[in-house]
Amino acid sequence: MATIYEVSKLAGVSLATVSRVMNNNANVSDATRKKVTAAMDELGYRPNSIAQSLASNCSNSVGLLVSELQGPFYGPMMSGIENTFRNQGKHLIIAAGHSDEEREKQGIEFLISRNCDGLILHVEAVSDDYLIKLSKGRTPFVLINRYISELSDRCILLNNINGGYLAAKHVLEQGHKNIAYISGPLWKQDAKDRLEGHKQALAEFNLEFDENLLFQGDFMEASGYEGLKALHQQTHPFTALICANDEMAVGAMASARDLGLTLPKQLSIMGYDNVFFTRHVYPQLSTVNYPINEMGRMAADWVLSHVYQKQTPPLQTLFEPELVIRHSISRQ
Amino acid sequence: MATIYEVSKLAGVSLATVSRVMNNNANVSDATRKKVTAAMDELGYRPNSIAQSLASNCSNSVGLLVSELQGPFYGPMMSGIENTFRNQGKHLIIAAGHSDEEREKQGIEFLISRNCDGLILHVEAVSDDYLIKLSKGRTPFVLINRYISELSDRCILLNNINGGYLAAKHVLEQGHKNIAYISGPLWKQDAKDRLEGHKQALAEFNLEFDENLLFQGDFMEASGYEGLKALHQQTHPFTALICANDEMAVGAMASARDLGLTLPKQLSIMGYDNVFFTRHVYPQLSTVNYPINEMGRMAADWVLSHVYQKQTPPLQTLFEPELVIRHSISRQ
DNA sequence: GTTATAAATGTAAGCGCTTACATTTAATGT
DNA sequence: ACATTAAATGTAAGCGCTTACATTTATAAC
Repeated sequence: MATIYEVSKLAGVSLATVSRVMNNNANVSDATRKKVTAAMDELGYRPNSIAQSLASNCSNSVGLLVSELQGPFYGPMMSGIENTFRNQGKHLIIAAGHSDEEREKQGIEFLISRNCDGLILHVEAVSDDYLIKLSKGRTPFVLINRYISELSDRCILLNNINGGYLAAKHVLEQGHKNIAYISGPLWKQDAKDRLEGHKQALAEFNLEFDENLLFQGDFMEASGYEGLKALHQQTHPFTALICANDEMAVGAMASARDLGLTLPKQLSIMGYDNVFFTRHVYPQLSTVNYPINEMGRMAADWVLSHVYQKQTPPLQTLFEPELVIRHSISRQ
Repeated sequence: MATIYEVSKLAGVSLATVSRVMNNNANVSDATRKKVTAAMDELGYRPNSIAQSLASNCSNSVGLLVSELQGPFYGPMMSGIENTFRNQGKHLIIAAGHSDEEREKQGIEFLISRNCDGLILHVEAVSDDYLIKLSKGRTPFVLINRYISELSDRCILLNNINGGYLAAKHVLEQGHKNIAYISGPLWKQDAKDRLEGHKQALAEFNLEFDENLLFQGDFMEASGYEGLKALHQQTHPFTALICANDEMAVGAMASARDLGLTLPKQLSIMGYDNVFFTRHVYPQLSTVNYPINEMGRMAADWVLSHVYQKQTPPLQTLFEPELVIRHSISRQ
């Protein structure tokens, strides 16, 4: 690989001049610019961005930490972020945290040590304190789907309480009185919030939340399957099941079928997230829309604005969920 | 951020010694090692991996280029790769190529310029020549889902001809004689191969391929929808539709419903890829399994073996598809 | 033709590490 | 006690760039 030195020699100019035409910031005469670019072409020169970033302390790349690289939820998020950055010449370095404290920390440290100019974090396991401490460091970051009051201006959130409320209210309005609930892991804030909204709606309808009808899942399909099976075995009856996300809802649907329940007649099921396949399951799943792609874009805009001082559309920090009514809820 | 220099000063040793304990390769006495690690802890020292990688010309990170960051296909692939690397202390830098020649090149160049030790490429738009030229460079790479004879030892492939054959044979065995086909973009090799396998099966059953029953899609859901709509409007009848991937199949299913066709009675539909939601659509989609997660792992193993000289399970380059029979094909 | 000023270019010091080589220290054999 | 060798540590060059500052060259004003 040719270096800047060889280019400068071939073009008959100094290193600094070559650097200047690369970053076209300073004054370079047209004639020498031509000479230099010609030399670059001839040598097939590509700047070593590692060296650039060491010397300039700016890497034009931002770090993204997600829990998983796969799944219908993270895909649109990564995609929204990447799309926003691509047009601005910023690159993405992605690491996975797997909802594990140690791995999340490792990921964050890797991204920082790679000279990322900014970070977008979707972290779950790491503590508030850790993040607050991190915020004193030199690498700015924005948080998706996590609220820390000390860092509230950089938390991009969905109103999950409202989302849980919306879902339950819809089911209640269809006449259901006994509603089972498969939650996410209750140590996660979003899982807690969704359940809280659920309870609020129940209270509004003067219904009590029945702990027997709660199953704590882990946001994955299998736990939806297991959850419904378990709920079905206990004695308290229910006509509807609300799941804290779509993947568990889909697992529950499979379970329902194995249990011989016809959907939605014998059991209404409600999801959350509105991931793309919910339109395609049978019956089409009613759910709550999580505008994760937009939230990803917003996080990217935050970085563009705070790290690179770019003009962006106005920043928004709280997003609202929306009810998506399809065919998985029957009228009672 | 503390640098190695400050650590060395605090510990009262030289830079080199600090470096040695970090890379624990050379001989360092226990006493000084203790002193150094203590100093590191006290300063909260984190090595700057950019500087490491500039100095050592090894970054312990490998670049991954995918077409899209989202979608049911790339998720498991990225995940398989990341899982393999995580345990080996290698990091992943991911870029998206969007099936566009310019962007694929940009992505590759970015990854190289970031000192990636090796590359895993899922590229579609870039030419064979470009890749052959790239292979002369200093950054080793492995190709997923692409065959170039000059580079055959580093092409990790699914036998798509066989996959197309398997799908068609199954449909034919169920008694269908008039089969429509929605292909991928025929400039892509995998799309071509699947169609070729399809035709082989037809020939085996002494049936001619009817060009009127071919619609060229783009592997995305919408084109499946449009495809079936278009096929339905022309006059040649058909009882089955084979789609070159699951997303188009799902689009076609939606289209079929809008057209008032009952599935699978009035129209049998077959997919390809076996992405995870195919089990959940209605009727459950028969398809062809694409072991993309395993292929991702294999690509990672290739890098581990060829770039980092690690011991790996034996490398395999050609993978075989498998028929997945569910409920979307009716007997004629 | 001078001089003042701006534009263009060059020089050289880092950025934070690794590593070949040199030097010092400790361990061993006699 | 001394030489021999191995282990531990230090010195300094360099990875490929950026950039503050210095210097040269062109431009304009008189």
